[in-house]
Amino acid sequence: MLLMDSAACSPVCLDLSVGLSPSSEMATPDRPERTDRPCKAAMASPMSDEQAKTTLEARFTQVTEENRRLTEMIAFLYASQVARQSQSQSPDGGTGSPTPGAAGRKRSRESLEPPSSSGDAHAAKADAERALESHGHLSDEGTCRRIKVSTVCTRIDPADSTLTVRDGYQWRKYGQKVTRDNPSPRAYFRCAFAPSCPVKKKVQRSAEDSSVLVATYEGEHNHPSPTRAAELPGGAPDSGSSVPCSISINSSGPTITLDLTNNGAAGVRVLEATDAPAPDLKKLCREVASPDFRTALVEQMARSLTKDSKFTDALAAAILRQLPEY
DNA sequence: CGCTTTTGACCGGCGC
DNA sequence: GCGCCGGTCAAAAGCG
Repeated sequence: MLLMDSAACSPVCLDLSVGLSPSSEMATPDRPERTDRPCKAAMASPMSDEQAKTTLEARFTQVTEENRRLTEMIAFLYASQVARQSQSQSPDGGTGSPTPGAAGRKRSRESLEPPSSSGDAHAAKADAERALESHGHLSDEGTCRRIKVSTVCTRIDPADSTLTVRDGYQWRKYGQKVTRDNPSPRAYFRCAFAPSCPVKKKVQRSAEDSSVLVATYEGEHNHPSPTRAAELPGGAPDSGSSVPCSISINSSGPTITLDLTNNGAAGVRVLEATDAPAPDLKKLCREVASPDFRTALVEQMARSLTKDSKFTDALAAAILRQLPEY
């Protein structure tokens, strides 16, 4: 896949998880003291800080989902940029037609694996994927080329027997199985929006709590969310219904301002990238994926979030809800 | 009538 | 080698 093989550490691996992930960056010992960091956002006016607090609390449950969508959107932007740059090269850009059934039953698994996978690598991959099941997502650069696996837990009406998770994508169900460790059936879905999209989703009720739906996503979409596609590059302005929440980073270089106000949409827009007159997306993506950006982003959000006791209570409750899954 | 969902069969990996 | 199990296929059924 073009996306995965391109350049140094594709932004596909960007992890902007806020607050939930016990990210290693958060515990990095050599990290400068938060209050000393020259982060633009930290110097925002008291007014915007207050706004950010209330907004962040209300929107916290959306952030994890937004994180995933953001990653996908950046991947899409990056892929588009790369595609434009290499337009004169092979127009194929993929592994050919993965039409179901065209290549027999062996097709699916191979098509999702990195092209370089070998026998030994396969075993290692299996181990890594098992580990990922418990971690929820890939966490470092060394796994850039592996299948991204993420788990999303959704609370639903226990009486609702449909295994559907509204995530903005179109899914085609291709199977259902009763698994050994869970009395409720597991449904298998493929992304139905783009025929070439390799993403699969497994949905199953939690064995411990039937009101919790566990959706496991494998792979990454090679297209934007169909419900947000129109809002992508140069698209219509956002709904404007939310309070502005911008995060800036000035990491010894260009200043990038991201708009996180898209109200649950794929939601981050680059408002400005000073010192970068032309919107060089590749450079921008690299900047966004940089450790400095991630650190500053986490710090900025953590600073705002942790000031609010109501938020920390809600966070603790949210974490507790996740625990039975692990 | 075409698309989607259901469901039993099949396949391959893995442990014993 | 055998059986178990998760994942996938594909024909049939359902639905708009």
